[in-house]
Amino acid sequence: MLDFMNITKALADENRVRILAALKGRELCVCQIIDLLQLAPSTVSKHLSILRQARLLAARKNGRWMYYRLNDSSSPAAVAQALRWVTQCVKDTPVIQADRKRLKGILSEPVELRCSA
Amino acid sequence: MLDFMNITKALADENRVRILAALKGRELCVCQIIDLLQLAPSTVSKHLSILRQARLLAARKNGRWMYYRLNDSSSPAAVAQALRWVTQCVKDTPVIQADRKRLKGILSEPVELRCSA
DNA sequence: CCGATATTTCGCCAATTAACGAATTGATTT
DNA sequence: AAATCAATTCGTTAATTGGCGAAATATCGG
Repeated sequence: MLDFMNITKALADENRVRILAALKGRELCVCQIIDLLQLAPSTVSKHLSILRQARLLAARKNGRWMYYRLNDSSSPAAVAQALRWVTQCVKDTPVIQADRKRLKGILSEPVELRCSA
Repeated sequence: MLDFMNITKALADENRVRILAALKGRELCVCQIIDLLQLAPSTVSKHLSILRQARLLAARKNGRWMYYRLNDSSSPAAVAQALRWVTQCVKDTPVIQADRKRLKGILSEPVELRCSA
């Protein structure tokens, strides 16, 4: 039950849901997520750590950059189902559509100014 | 998105999840839920109204009693999926198992002392 | 109508949480 | 080694939330 409540609490914040939606099908670096949400780095980092603690996200470090992704495979069933549910439910909402558009811009910025995978 | 966040916020409380699990497959009266959770009536009523606002529950009034049930059919897809996800995830946790046992006692109390459907 | 009972609404308090900036950690570059 | 940069941790503050009891609402039985 504790594990499950960690998931539901993690999902109970709009910015965290936006992070999950943005990570659907790709990996992002923290600075890109900061750019997307327009929140202080420390705030975004906290959100990411909550999502990670809930096992909704997995992370990988590359140099000074941290890349986060949905914990799609090999995750507990509760997690996999939650991710499917969330991403599917919100994908057509205005907020997430706007994020998708904004992300396009972020991802197409010149590599030399950005963390390159 | 607002609708969706209402659902996730509603799910982000253990007592509310316990209510959903207890309502799986049956209808319950508020007084039975109060008895199950051992919380003040006003507290339980607030939880029920949050779950109802999220459309996770439907209600029916019979005399002075209010009966709540999962909003299984004819509910938005996001709701139906949430209910399946939640009830399935928690059904084997100790908390919910204990609730199931306790509910058996509550439901078998003599009808003359209880709200009878 | 009056008192009793079930539920909800309201106002309050304690606990939790989202946000920030400052300080810290870890890794790269010079 | 020092400076730099990405990310995290920490401490604080404002806002939200869960809990309760008291009062209000609604229904029933006498």
